[in-house]
Amino acid sequence: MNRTIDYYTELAQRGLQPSVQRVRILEFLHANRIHPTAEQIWLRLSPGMPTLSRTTVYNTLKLFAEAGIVQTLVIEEKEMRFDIDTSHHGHFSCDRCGTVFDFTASALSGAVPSELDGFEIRERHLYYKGLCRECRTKERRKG
Amino acid sequence: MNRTIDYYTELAQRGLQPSVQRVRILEFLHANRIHPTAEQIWLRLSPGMPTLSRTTVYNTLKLFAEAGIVQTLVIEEKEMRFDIDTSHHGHFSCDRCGTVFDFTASALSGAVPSELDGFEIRERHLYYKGLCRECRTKERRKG
DNA sequence: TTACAATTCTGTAATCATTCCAAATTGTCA
DNA sequence: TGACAATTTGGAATGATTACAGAATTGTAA
Repeated sequence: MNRTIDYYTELAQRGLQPSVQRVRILEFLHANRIHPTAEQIWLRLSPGMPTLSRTTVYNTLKLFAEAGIVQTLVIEEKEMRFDIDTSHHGHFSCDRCGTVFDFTASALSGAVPSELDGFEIRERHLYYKGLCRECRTKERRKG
Repeated sequence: MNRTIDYYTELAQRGLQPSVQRVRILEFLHANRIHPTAEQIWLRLSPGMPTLSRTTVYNTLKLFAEAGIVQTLVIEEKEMRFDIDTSHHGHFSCDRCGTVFDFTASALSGAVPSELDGFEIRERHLYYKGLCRECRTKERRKG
């Protein structure tokens, strides 16, 4: 199975020109389900593509978001994260290590409250914040 | 009823020194339930307090958040919003006019999925995005 | 293949919310 | 009042993201 071809055609099917940069970024998102930031993607790809520009990563991610290939996560202030899994699910962000975890969230698929009658809902997000299991243990050891 | 005194004591009770700046900012948050940004607060208060510094607004809001007086909302990229209502409720952000609406969200009070067993949950947020009623109507008129 | 147009990419400069920091001010309490 | 601590101020720094204009690449048609 040639994954590069897979992503190449995935882009073509969405009407996006499958440039080398776009394929690589899409490939990275599929292979690294860590809800990466643009910077993280750039850091990991640039060693193998020395001319890759940060701007290209940003542009490509915006393009992917508009095409519905990724969903954008605004959990922490400052940096935006990107999730190749566009299905309805919740996100837990650890305040200590920064890792973002997925969890199932039926609430996101349910009915919309009547207070929002007449509203057009385009995105639904459920975010939790706190300490992940590992960091919680570490915190306890310290104090 | 003297509101200034109310907020003065509210701060004192939380162990925060009730400086003029802090009381005014707290007062503003109670009177203007618009989930304002730090900049909005500064813009509205500075005419009456010419020496008020943006930094003070930021510092005070951080202080309030740590004291549990406000909750911080990270809905849009870039700017953070502050909500004096710390009860569990959802937020709808209009992509067009930027207004943030409240809605009741029982999902935020329910059980935590077993995937997060062992996690310490400090915050829960439910965010919807799209077009509010008014902006939806306007969009339709245009085409 | 060649040539031209359109698209994409690149890298630097700008933007803008937020934070840093050191000096000035204000508050507290003996 | 005096002295120390807490708070405020404003200008400089930070850092993610965007703007922009030129360079490179790709697509198309002869």
